[in-house]
Amino acid sequence: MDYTDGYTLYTVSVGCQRKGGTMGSEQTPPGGGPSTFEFLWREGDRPRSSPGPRPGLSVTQVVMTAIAIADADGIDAVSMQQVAKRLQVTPMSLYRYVPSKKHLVEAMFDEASGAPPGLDAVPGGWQVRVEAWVTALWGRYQAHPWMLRAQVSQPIGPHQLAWFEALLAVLKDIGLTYEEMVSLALFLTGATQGLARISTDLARAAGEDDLIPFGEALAAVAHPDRFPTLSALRSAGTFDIPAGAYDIPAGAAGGATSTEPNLKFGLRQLIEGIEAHVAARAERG
Amino acid sequence: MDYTDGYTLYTVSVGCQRKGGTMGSEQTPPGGGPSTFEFLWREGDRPRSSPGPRPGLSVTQVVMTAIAIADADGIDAVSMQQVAKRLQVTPMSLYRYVPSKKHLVEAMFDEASGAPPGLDAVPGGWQVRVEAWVTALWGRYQAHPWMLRAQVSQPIGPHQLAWFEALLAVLKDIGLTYEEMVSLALFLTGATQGLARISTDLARAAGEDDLIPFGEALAAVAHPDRFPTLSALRSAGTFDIPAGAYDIPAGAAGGATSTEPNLKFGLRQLIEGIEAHVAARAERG
DNA sequence: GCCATCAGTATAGTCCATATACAGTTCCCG
DNA sequence: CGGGAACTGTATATGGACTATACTGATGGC
Repeated sequence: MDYTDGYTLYTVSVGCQRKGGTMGSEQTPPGGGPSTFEFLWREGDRPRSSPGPRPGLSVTQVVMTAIAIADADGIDAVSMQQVAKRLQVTPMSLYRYVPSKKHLVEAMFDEASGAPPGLDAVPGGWQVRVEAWVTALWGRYQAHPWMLRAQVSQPIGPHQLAWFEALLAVLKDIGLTYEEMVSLALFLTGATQGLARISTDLARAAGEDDLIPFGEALAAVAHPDRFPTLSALRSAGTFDIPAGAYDIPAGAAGGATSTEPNLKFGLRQLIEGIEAHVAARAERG
Repeated sequence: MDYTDGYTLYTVSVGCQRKGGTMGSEQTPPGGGPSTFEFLWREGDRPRSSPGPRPGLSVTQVVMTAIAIADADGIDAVSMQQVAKRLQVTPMSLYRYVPSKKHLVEAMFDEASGAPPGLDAVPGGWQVRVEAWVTALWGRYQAHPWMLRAQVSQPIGPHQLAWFEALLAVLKDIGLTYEEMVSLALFLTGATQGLARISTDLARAAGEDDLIPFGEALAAVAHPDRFPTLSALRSAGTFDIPAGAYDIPAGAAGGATSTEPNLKFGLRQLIEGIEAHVAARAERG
């Protein structure tokens, strides 16, 4: 169910730009276009054989190009003009495919999320599967760090729901209530994303020149009186960058990225807690 | 150590705008101004009795005004022009106090973080203190939801370090290694922030008109074949909004906000896992 | 062959961040 | 006490962003 369409045009299913300019203005939809949700779930090609010239691009092409720019130069480098330039069209023509930049960014996020890993084949218990899921998500963020800075309003795209589904499926029969399953799934998603964000920030600080590595910053201001614990940890070298632990793999091909140690530790303890929780419940009844 | 200064001017300590226009351009600092770090740790008033008119504003005033705008209308509403308008000055005059909008946003984030809670007074073990810390941080995010969307590059402001210190102090003597302490602290920070982000997104979707509530979105697309678990949960009503669970408290005074159930569940299991971890280690020797 | 439909474009409006130059104010120092 | 250095706030201008609007052609059904 990948969007490998050649001519998927959201305009057909939901309508985008106002038609002729001679029409009254009461035709504008209230929200200024389709909702993000409608756009992300847009479907189907334009019915073959309708009047007018064939479109030269596709939604997917626009989204992919934007992703390529974000991968290379960050989310801030993604502008309608940049995307248009890469596609050799004028900026305005993009609006034939994408209702607004906001919609584009949401589509970028969903598209970059990709398909979740197939976890049925993973040998071992649910614990291993959960870890595999988290690691895979972590990998997506490593491959597309801009995802952690993009402004997305809701996780309701097809790929995002597929990730959610995959995790819930793993958690389904381990002895949790429905509410607990959802809580845990949200927690895991949030924790992975939140920690990924922090980690890439720390990594960027260690690499870019106009930022300052965390340990260095601490050395400058972490006075033992005001920050005793931080001071102690810094003195012990805990914040010295552990040689590549914070590496961001170059390019977008970071498939097999190892889970970052900070994530792994918290995740292990969390899983252990869940194990105890369900074991206790099983015992009680 | 709160920035209640009346005339704190970062220009004194680090220099900001180029001086006269007649000078050569080789004076521009490489990064285009002071680093975020230097700016956040700017200190001290301008030495009393220096030539030139007294400044009419202060850094803190500018930052607070920006925060007020963000609280009211979101981070996107914060522009130099808006801030200037509120302060009844021209946009350019803000640059006497703030090197760039980026710096302003970072300062907003640190300022809005506020001081961490005093945890020494909290009765109970480290578990209770950790929960209190997380709840307090959660409260900050509820009070200033824009913090979850603001682009901050590094957690190195004074307040942010204070929060980090407070958490590490709690974790200091419970039987973890230094590396584990840091991992756990980062994990907790990331998890809280990540889940807060997701939760406010879900809450916003339930409230704003141009967004669609999660349950509704699911109902539209979650076919049992493609999303079996999601479907089942939805049918069971698990995604029906549990009456106010996702409320965002109005205004910025959300001090005593209750921790959101999704967060609490994950946190409890995590803490339990840590307990087991340190207990096992203690037993081994 | 008419014409509704549609793709791509050109233009322009509005907002944004900010570089640059300048006018007016204040205090130090001679 | 007066000149000059330092400093604040402003005016102006540049370049970029998103996108509304109106247009030019191209296409295919009737």
